[in-house]
Amino acid sequence: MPLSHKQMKAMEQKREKILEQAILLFAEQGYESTTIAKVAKAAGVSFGSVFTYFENKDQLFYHAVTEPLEKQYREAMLDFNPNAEDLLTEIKSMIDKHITIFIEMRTYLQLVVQVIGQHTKFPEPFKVLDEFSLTFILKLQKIIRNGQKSGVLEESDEDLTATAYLGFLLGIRLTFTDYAVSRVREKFKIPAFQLLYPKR
Amino acid sequence: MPLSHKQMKAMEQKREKILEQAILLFAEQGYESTTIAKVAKAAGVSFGSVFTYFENKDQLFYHAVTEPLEKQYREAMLDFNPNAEDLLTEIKSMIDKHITIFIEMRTYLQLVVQVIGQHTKFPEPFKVLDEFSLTFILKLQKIIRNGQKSGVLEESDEDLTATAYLGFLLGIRLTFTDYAVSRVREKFKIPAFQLLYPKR
Amino acid sequence: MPLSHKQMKAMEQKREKILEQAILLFAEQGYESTTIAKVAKAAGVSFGSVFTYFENKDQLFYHAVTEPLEKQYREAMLDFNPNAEDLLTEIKSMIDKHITIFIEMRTYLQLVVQVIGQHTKFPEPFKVLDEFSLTFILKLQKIIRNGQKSGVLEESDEDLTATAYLGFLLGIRLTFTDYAVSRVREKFKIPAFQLLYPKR
Amino acid sequence: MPLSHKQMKAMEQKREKILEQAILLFAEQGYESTTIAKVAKAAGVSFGSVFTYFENKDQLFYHAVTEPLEKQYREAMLDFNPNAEDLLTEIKSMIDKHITIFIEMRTYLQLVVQVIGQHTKFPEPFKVLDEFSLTFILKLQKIIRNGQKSGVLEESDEDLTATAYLGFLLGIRLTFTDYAVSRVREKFKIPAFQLLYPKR
DNA sequence: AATGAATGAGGCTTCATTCAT
DNA sequence: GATGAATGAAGCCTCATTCAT
Repeated sequence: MPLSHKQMKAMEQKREKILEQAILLFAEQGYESTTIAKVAKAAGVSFGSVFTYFENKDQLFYHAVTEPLEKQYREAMLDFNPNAEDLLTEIKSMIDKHITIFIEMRTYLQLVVQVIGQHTKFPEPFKVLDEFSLTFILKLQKIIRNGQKSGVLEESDEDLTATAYLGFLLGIRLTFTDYAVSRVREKFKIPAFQLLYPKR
Repeated sequence: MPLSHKQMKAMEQKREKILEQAILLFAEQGYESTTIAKVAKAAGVSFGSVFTYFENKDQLFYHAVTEPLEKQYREAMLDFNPNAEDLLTEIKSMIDKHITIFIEMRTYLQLVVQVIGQHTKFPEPFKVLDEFSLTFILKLQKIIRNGQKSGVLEESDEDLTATAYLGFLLGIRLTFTDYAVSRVREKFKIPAFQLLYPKR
Repeated sequence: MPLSHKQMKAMEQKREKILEQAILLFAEQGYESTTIAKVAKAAGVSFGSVFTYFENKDQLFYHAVTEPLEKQYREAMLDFNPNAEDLLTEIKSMIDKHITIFIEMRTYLQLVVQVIGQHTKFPEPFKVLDEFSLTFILKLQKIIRNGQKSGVLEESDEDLTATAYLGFLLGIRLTFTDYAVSRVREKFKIPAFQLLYPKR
Repeated sequence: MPLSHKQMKAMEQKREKILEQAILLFAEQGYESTTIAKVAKAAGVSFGSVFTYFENKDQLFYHAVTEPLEKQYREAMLDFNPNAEDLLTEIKSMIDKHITIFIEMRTYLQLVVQVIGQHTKFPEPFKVLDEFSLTFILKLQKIIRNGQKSGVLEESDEDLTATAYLGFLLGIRLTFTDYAVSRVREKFKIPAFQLLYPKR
């Protein structure tokens, strides 16, 4: 007898709840200090249930890293058009989005930083992040090049500039405590823009 | 019987060896995955000796985070003069140093990133890093302000600019794998300089 | 509503399939390493169904041990006539049957060996085997005694001889790997016969 | 500082105590049902200490199976001379020893039976037992052949006869409960001898 | 000071059994 | 009757810390 629609829905929600709490705990306490028991408790789920939805702790971590990227951030981060008519507006709008996303991603970014910082320990999740970063940078390069051609940006090495831009986005997460970040969120658009060598 | 000078020296070296390997392992494998046994083995020292020189694992980590800062990086990072005559040259030289230091700090930075990323887990080491970051940014602000006054830099919010500059330094560590970083080390001076709004 | 004949049949077959795979797995992997999930999968049956047909794992094991005995081996092992006219032929035919059965019982014997070897762990199944062994030995004693009386066998302690004969049957299962056993199956009739002290 | 002789001795004894209890428990309760905690308790040792002396449960089992063989049984089982002057006496003395050993080995044999019965689960220990069995059978064949040449034994296939003899030794362990075995120990020499086809 | 054995708490994982659908 | 999700007890193993030598 297959599961009813209702049951499927309930399971989906349970899985979501577990993953959500796992992301939170992994981000705040790190991989090792986050125990399955803590995740289960935080998600209001029995200990064994975590293993119903995720093969083991490694897999839980993997999904905690990759699912938010695939379900939310990938699309949002790549939501800009390198061939837009009005490139200046497009670039400014892009920066606006990126800063907003990175501010919102606070918790998730702590996870990302762990994976990148210790990529030998987390090869599988790292691979996914690394591939996304390549995709992101390539698209960034395109809009930068087009911006330069259309006279909106000064000349610069587009590979370097794109990389610097991404590095900056990741880096600001590490300079401030949570409170401060939100206080200055608006302001960070300015240096981000500056990094792209705008024409004055 | 007091220890001879020779003995003191030998102990000093033993402690140094342990700390060195601890930094390496903490950086690469993280706090939890680094066991005392691994550190002892890597340092070529007996298991029990680690506890002779460091009270416990927490303390070992604390010293792994703080001693390199105090003994090497603090001075080097702050080695620039906000009141120099030729501010353009001073700023360029400062950027040169900072980039060089950050490239060399590779391993240590992985430690820093861990502490900042999970500062609730590591409150003591974080406090030290946070205080240094404040000191650093304050001195940065000063040179930026003076640069602006002397017409070397365009006008900008110096707090924001200094923070962006530090964020950028931290961030580039996260964008590249080790190989790539050293390949492009020279280039990163350019966007770092750009972040300070140089006058053209 | 009573179940139709067809349904009854289907259930009977399902039970049979489960038991069959359980015997195989218990024999090869032992009691603890055989999980209900493995049995269900091997039998092509849902996890829960195993519990529909067998109260719990203990019961499943019990039936795995006892049903083959009752349904196949008991009758075959006891299929000889201590009062036959031609006792020499009867004994030789009996040995032939026993060797053949023990070769065929390969898998099942692994189960038996487990139960006997750790009878404190499996008291219920052991009891059944023990009782059968008594029955078997008593009937063996009878044919041996009659063989001696009719001058076909030399004199010997019939209790000891019967026990030695059974021990031999069980033991040869343990001396050879599976391949070798089948290779020499014919030959084992000879020492088995010798154990009964044939008159020359 | 190396360990003192006294300490070494104490450790040796501790290891022995653990192994001794492990053999007992593995034999009686089987591999899975024997927990490290039980072994530790039975040996009067802390849980963690078991892991000081044995890498893991698998290794503990391996040593439980192989060490008694190497330290006691191998030599005793092979202690007969195929080239003795008086072969009849040598063979009878050999049988006497073998039966005595097998009676004494009671507990250990339960272990052996487990390993042979489920050799796919215990490949490493099985290999050791299998190799010993080959050595044993080869030496047995030699004494049987010499017995036949010197007219002490009737002609027979010496490979088959040697195998049957070993099978018998293993098998009698499975026919009786512990009490009964010791009661009839003397008697079992008779069928064992009979299996070698003595000349009358 | 140096060594490494002893300890046991705590984490991951497995799995028999229950039970709602 | 059939299914498989839910549960938590129990096992193996790791490892920080203690301490005797």
